[in-house]
Parts: sequence; C-alpha cells; structure tokens
Amino acid sequence: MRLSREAKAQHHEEITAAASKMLRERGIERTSVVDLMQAAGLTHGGFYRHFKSKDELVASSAAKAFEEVVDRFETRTERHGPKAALTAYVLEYLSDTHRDDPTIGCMVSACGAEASRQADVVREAFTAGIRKLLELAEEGLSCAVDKRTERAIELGGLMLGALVMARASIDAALSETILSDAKRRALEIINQED
Amino acid sequence: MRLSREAKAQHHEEITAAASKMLRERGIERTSVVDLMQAAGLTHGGFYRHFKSKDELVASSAAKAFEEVVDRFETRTERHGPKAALTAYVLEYLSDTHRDDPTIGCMVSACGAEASRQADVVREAFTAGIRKLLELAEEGLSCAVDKRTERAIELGGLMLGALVMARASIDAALSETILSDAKRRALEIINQED
DNA sequence: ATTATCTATAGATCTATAGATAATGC
DNA sequence: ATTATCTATAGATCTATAGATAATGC
Repeated sequence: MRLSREAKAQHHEEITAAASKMLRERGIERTSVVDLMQAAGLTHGGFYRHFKSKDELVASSAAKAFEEVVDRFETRTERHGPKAALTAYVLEYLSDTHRDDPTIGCMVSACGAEASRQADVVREAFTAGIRKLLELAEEGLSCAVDKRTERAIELGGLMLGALVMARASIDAALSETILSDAKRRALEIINQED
Repeated sequence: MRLSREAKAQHHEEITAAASKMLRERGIERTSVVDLMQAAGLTHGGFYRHFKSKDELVASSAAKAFEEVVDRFETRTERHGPKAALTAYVLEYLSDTHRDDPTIGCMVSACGAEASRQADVVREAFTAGIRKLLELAEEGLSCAVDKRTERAIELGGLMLGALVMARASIDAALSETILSDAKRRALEIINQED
C-alpha cells in the first residue's frame, strides 16, 4: 500500500486543507483525527506518518488558514492597491456570509480563544498570522505613518470583536446591528486621515 | 446520603460557581463534568440531579459568569456614576491581569467563538450577556444618545477583539502593544462627544 | 416515601501505536 | 530495504445512567 513521494505530498496537502476548513468550522477541540482523515479520504492510522501529533497538525493547518486569507488580500493589493484591498477585506469580514460560514474565513475569529489555551507551537502560528494581518491592514490605512500600528490594532480589534459577538448572538436583529454598525465604523477608520 | 433542600441548593450554587470559573479557564469543551464536580467537592454521579445535561450547566453558569461581571459594573455605577464605571471596566478589561487570568473576567473573550457552536440554550445565555453589557456601556458614553448603540458596539468590539488577539499572541511585546493601543483608543471613545 | 449523593459502569468517543500489507526507490 | 497506508486496538478520556445508601420531609 506504499504510495510515491508525490502521492504522499499530495495527501499531506489534502489533510492540511481539510484541517484548515474543519478547524474553522468545528473549533480545535471538536476536530478529531478520525473525522479529519475521513474528510481527506484516508483512514486515521496513517495520520502519524504525516504529523508528529495533533498539535503539530493544528499549528501547520492554522498557518495554512492564515496563508489563504493573506494570499487573497495580497492578490487584491496587487490588482487594486492596498486601500481598496483593505476595504474589500473589511466588507467581506463583516458580512453575513463570513458570519454564517467561517470555513474559508478568519482563523482568529473561529479559534482565537481556544488557541490561547493550546500548545506553544499553535500559539506561534496564531501570533505570526495576527502580526501579518495587522501589517497588511497598516498598508491600507490613510492615516500618518506613525499612527498606523495603533490604528491597525483599533481596526483589527473592532472587526474581530464584532464578528465574535455577531456569531455568538442567536438574535438575528442584534447580530445584524453589530455587523452593520461595526462595518460603518471600520470603513471610517480606513479613511480617517488624522 | 440524602441532604436537605438547603444543602442541595448550596451545592447547586457551588457547582455553578466552579463551572463559571472553569469554563473561562479551560473553555467549554475542556471542562468535563467529572473535573467540575471534583472542583465542587462532589462526585460526578450526582451532577444529573442538578442539571439535565452539560448544555444546561454551561448555559446557566455562563449566565452566572455574566452576572458577576455585570454586578461589579453596576456597583461601580451606583458609587461613581456610569462614566467612571465604564472607564474602570475598560482599564480592567484591557489589563495584563485580565489577559493572564480569565477566571473572573469576560465570558465572551474566553468562550465566545465556542459559544456560537453550542446548543441554542447556551447561545441564548451569551446573547443576553452581550446585550446587557452593551447597554451598560451605552450609559457610560459621552456621545449623543442616538449614537450610543453604534458607539457601544465600536467600544465593545474593540475591547473584545483586542483581548482575544492579546491572549492568542505568544509574543509578549506584541501582546502588550495590542493591549495598550486598544486601551488608549477605548478611553478616547468613552470621552468622545460627537 | 422521597430524594441527594455515592459507586460502578455502559457506551461512545479520542489520541496514539502496533503490526500487516504492498508498492516505491535504492 | 524502506515506507505510506491499512486494520485493529490500547489506554484514556467523556457524558449519562443504574442501582445502592442513607437522611429528609411528608
């Protein structure tokens, strides 16, 4: 049943891709190795030839989840410039679609609190992802350079917090108010010049 | 081994109190009935005379966790007024202490993303808690009445998002920057008059 | 008689490993 | 010979229930 290196590499990628989705959908604790491997079309026994432990998987597929989001952001930056890319990211981030389907969205909003209780290797992946996204946000802001870090934290914090509240709220009207008010304010922050 | 109604009521409260701490420390999925009952000084078999299921426990102890926070807030409002109470809440919320010890802190920052994946009864408890805290924040704001809802969402979102990022970040400098920048901006929001 | 708690356990998970199988790659 | 995957399972959980025990409260 041995497969070629190529086939193994492809399986490795499929496992990571499935994990990056499943983690955002179910959270870290509710993602099991058995379910994950089944989603990738494999049996669970083979998992440990690909990853040393579940922690290692979570770390590397969290990194992949961040990478996907960052890639979309950077592609838009190249095409439309940093400000348009940031604006598009905000609109997408605080949309009903992102609230209702986290699978291709922000890893921090889906697993941020869980991540802070995980092994260091997982927290390192989240730290790198957060830092990178804050940097991308900085580039799209209209304010003075020396205020960018602070402003990016304000924007990122608002977006993340609003999305977490909107997802936790079972009341549709409250959830909608949170998203739309946060969206209006987030767009103001991007355009704020002082 | 039967105890009096009083004794049962006290045990009920002790279980809920232990759960409200343990949930914020470990998260929902990693809080087990066995560990919880042990923390309350009881064996796990008796749990189901107090709660129909783990979901019921999570809902009612989440409600208790919110209540504790709300009580502290309201006590300060009575003593020092709504603005001073909100200012104190922000400073406490974005402190190193709250970041490093979630056990008596904000339930949403500890379990918000998990809550959105839980049973409706749990989401209802979170929704009520979020709504109540947003209302309390509104009362402490300096802005015009018709802007309060929007402003409270901005403030609450920023606080929550910044705390989640600060907790996930293993890099102490980044974590500190996030907290202090968010704190500065949050205080500005409270005092903003337009 | 009722019931709050206890001990014990059912049944369903979960992560991780062992050993068999069969194809790759030296 | 090595190794990617498979089947099977160890050992440790977890939620929930069953039945025993003993004190309450009618």
